[in-house]
Amino acid sequence: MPRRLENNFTTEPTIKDVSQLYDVLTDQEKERVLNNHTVKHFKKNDVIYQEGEFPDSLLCLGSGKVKVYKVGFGGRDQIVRMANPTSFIGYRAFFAEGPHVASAVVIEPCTIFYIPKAIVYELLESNHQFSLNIIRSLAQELGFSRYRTVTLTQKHIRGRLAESLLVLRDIYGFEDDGITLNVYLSREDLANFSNMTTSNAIRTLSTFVNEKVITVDGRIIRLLDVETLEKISKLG
Amino acid sequence: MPRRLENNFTTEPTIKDVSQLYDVLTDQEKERVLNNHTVKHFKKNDVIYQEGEFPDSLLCLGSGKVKVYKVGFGGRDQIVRMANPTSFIGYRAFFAEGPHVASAVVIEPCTIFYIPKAIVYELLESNHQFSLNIIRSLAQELGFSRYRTVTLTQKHIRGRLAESLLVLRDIYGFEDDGITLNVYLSREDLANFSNMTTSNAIRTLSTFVNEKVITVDGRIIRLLDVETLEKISKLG
DNA sequence: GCATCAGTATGTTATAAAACATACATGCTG
DNA sequence: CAGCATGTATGTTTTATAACATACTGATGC
Repeated sequence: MPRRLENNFTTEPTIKDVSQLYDVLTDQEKERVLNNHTVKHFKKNDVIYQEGEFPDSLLCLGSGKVKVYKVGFGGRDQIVRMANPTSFIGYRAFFAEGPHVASAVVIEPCTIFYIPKAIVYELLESNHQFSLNIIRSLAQELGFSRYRTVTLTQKHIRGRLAESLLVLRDIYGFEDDGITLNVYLSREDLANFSNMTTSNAIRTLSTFVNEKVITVDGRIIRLLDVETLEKISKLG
Repeated sequence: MPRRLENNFTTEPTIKDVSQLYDVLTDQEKERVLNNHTVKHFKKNDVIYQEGEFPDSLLCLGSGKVKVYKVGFGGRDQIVRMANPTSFIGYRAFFAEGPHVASAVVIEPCTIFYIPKAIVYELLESNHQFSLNIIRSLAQELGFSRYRTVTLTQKHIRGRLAESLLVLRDIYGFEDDGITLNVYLSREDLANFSNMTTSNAIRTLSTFVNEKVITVDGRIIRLLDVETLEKISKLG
């Protein structure tokens, strides 16, 4: 019986699973991509790319989980994105034709597909639907980024943390039990995702537990009362 | 002698001035755009579009200045973009194929070109370079947005305001004297751009004046000591 | 077995910035 | 011209949250 992987594929993923890319390609283009990509595996805490580096390939996350963060001023990092399969990673810098302005680090073991720059630009030229997919992705992510700017600057601590938990649910979903968040972050990562100190993330998680909105068991977080969590996120 | 307009064109702008669009088109495509766009004029404080509306055209700012802002939670707005000629506005929602998640209001009288959705998608299909321009724009703006998220959440008030002044300089430049910011915002707009209350914007501007880093005369702001301003922006 | 370290937890203090309260110009309007 | 709204200015109070200090746990290594 096949092992069930983190990303819900029952077998090791291939680039054919990257639907945003692969589904829109012609047979000829598929052939081109199949023959010209490489696969890399990363383990937890591996650095995929770092701020300042110039991308020379387009990266697709086949399986695993990745955090993308910017180093802040007072030493505190800001996680600007939590990536899930099967999305592109580091593609902002790739398409902006500039350096990475954030770093990507593995949260859960990853399979990543690398498509060389030349091939990607071939596809952009030959396949108009692929270009549209990229445009739509970037536009949606820009919308999310601006939304987060407002919430991270204006919501209070409780609201920020509640929102982060809900965003993590939207990105990674629940385990089979329907309440356990399918992502296991340290308190520090949770804090860096929510623009607060680690102390305050720990403290605020505790109050949520006391209020019976969530349960916490190490890094395992269960959302008991999503409705209240949404209320806290909105008003907090 | 021709009047010198806000955007530094000496005559009323036409869609031919929108280089990001027009420069990459074939003669046939240019003809198509020329025959299928409309021009609108807006005066100060006019609403160009509002949060929740669905865009049905691509908008190019031919002349004038525009603020794009999201309504916050505690009543305070967050200005997420200050647009200058000749850039696209509201194009994030247009390409995300969703509603506007921010509103656009005129700061200085505007000429705006409207290109119908169908024409834009024709161009995206026929002109690969135009698609690339859109992709690059979105990617760069996403980079800026993430940068701002970190600075607006982590820098202190002085740093945030100093940075905002420098960003405004980058976007709109100086008057001919080389020190007067070529944009005239209310204290409230300045505050909403910098994630602070109006009171604190006023107060902090005053301290900058006392420190002889800037001068203020109503809405006219002159940057006397850019180097110090950059230092405040970095460390503050 | 003990030392070391990272992660988690919680209480106390300090402080940046919001909230609140006034006040004063300026420009508009009946 | 009086009355009102709007934008600007500044002092005082309050509060959310960072900073700091300390302690406990479990894992890892010698």
